[in-house]
Amino acid sequence: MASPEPLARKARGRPRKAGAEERIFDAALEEYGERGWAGFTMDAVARRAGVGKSTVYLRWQDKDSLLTAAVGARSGVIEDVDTGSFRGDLEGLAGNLFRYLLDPIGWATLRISVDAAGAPEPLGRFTDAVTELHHSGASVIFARGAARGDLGPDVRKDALADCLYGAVIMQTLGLSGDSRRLSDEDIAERVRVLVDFVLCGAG
Amino acid sequence: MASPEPLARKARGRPRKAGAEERIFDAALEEYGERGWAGFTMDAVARRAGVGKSTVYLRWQDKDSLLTAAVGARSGVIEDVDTGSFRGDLEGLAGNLFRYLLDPIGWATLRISVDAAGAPEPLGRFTDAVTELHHSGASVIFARGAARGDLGPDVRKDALADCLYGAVIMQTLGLSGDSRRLSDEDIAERVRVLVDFVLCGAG
Amino acid sequence: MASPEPLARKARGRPRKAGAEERIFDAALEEYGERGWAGFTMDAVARRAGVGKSTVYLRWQDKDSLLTAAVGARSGVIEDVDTGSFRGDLEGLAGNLFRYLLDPIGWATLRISVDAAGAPEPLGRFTDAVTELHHSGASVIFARGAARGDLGPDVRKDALADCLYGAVIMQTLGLSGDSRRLSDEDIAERVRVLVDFVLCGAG
Amino acid sequence: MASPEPLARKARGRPRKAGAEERIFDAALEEYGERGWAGFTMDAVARRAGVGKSTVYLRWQDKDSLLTAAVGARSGVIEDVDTGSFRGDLEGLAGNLFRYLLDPIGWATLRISVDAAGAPEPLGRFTDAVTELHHSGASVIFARGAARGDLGPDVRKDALADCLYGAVIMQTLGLSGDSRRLSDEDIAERVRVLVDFVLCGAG
DNA sequence: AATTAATCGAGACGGTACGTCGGGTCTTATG
DNA sequence: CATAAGACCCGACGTACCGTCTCGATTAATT
Repeated sequence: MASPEPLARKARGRPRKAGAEERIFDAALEEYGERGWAGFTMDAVARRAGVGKSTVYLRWQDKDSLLTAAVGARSGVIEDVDTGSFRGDLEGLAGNLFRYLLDPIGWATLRISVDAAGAPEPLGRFTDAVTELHHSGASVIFARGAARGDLGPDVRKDALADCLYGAVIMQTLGLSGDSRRLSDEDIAERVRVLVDFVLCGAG
Repeated sequence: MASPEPLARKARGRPRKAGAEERIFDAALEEYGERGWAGFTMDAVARRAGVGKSTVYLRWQDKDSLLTAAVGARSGVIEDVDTGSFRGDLEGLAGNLFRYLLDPIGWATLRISVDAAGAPEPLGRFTDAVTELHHSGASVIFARGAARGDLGPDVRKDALADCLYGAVIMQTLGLSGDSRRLSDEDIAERVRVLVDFVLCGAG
Repeated sequence: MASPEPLARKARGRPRKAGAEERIFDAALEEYGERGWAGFTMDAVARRAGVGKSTVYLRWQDKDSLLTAAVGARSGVIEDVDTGSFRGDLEGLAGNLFRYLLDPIGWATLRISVDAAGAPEPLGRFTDAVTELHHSGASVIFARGAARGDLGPDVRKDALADCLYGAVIMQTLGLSGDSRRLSDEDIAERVRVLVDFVLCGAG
Repeated sequence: MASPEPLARKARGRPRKAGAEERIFDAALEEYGERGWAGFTMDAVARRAGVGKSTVYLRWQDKDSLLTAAVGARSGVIEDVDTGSFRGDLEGLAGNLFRYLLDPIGWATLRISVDAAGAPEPLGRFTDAVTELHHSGASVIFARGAARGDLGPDVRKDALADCLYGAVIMQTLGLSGDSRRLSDEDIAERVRVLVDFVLCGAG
């Protein structure tokens, strides 16, 4: 999500082990995927990463921080595709968002955002980061659409983005367990209906 | 959400303490509100409710169940209002949803749904219950709209509901900490834009 | 060493498990005997006693306290025997002290006393308890000796006790590992020489 | 205790830092004095000595070795004084032993011996070293006494030494905390009684 | 002068134990 | 019977220390 790696290295002691960060992230996300938050254990993460617990705690202060960082580091971007038409672009984006949210890591990102938004003190700037993540995909498409003339100047872009993203969230929220394994055709169908709707409205 | 209290109580022994259920719910939600999920403990709930742990476990089998029940019992319903027009009804509903999600308990409902949807084994039937909760409000409005003739027969009602609810979620997701204190005017303005959009679309 | 068990039991909750204290002491002393202080682990003690760690920590605040208590509870008394003569009594007492100190638990008592005497803040009243333990055996013998007329009135009893006990400590201090397995004859011989000396002196 | 410094140093690399050994010993004994064995930490010793941990581990293989070496290096010798009479020599020796054991470092020597004697595998040859230390002082006095004719040929020298040393240990064992600050007069008085006793016995 | 080799400080490493805390169960005495 | 109190077993938490290791920087003796 961001490059935490600073520039210069002046460190005096033994340098931090090279691949540790990556291996710990992998281990954390595997554990999280297999056991969920309740069964997510620092000991297990350290063991699976082949690393001492102190190595983990040297980098992240607690369980929350580690999972947040892991999810932040690994959660993909919702990529936009240039299909040549505004409608096509929207369908592509919504489809990618669907796939993103049906993946445990992507869903975890949402879960953490929801936690963060409700928490007394903001959990890092996680919410902002996720918001940014969501809007960056859409804005590219809007720019392209405007350039092509597919998109009227008075369209409420924010509303469109909120509706499209939100509707996908609503639909994935209604799926749990095995029903979350949607085929590409299912996704395409759902996306088509949604994009239809946001383009035409209920009028 | 549902009537948890069973039917008759012919019990032979000491009757269940009168206000216990309520006091435990209150305690649970206060604890949850103050400390979040991570700091939410059964011990603290029992202590705050002035109740033994066994009394709690006699009624709910575990932490999840208690929190789910508490949230279910206390989370208001997203009420619909009959304003006389379909557009007015939608604005009323969306406004209520806004207020619901900006309240800690309402937000907790969402948080739990998100957890439940992603969990390996479904967390009770919480997901279904929430889905039901969301759709019941909308369906009343649709029925009224259809009766009034405000609503064409070929409108994708599900898409409309998903977009409207989803967009509200997206917007509240972008608010954290103090920015979650929205005035009624703010809400009304956001709602107006949203309803405008879902009624007309981007076409 | 002392009866820690209070008088009445008014306790309201679940009563403390019956044999736990005993089993924990046994486990602690076995672990201590097998692995020494360095290898003495609370986890291992709890496991060996078939008890949760919290059960241990509910009773003793830390490792030191547990070992101290265990040693205090189990370390036998240096018994005195009535042989009919003052010399015989002294030999019996010194022999028992020898056996006591050659036993791992008895030696641990000494080890802890030494720690306690040197510690910044006194380790409980362990030092006093041990002092008391040592003097009680001797005083009985002195009383008996005086009654029999074996013991002149101007004898420095404290000096005698210190010399006898101290000499036995010095001798066991010089033994380590396998050489600590002394036969009864060895002990008797050493004791005879010692008692001879304290009765006659170097004059 | 012994000269740890080897003979010639032709070493090719960077020579060992000059005062390091001394500063580490000081730091070790201060830490040990302040916190006792339980709170005695290699990290703290290194920090206090202003030295890297590797510098410590380059010289001693582990915590035991360091403390043993430090105590061995710093613990004074129980010096004997030639007072002209056997009795006077004994009193001088016992007084010095008293002072030695009331000093934290001297007492640590005893503590380590006690640990060593009870340990499964002997802690270095510490026990032997201490035994040697104790007997060397006495043997000089005995030799002098024999030369002067103060000392009969049939006296059990070992018993005498064991009693004298042992009695002093017993007395210091009974003192903890502030009561360990004995004035020279107190010591002289105690010593007089003890020497009286070992010279005349209880007969 | 360049090379070599030992040591230094700092501090991260994999482990392991600490003492704490919470979950969910169980056992008592008291309603 | 239900309750409150609270001890039970279990296992994870986050911390601290052990003894090892890997750095870059010194510091001589040897080339």
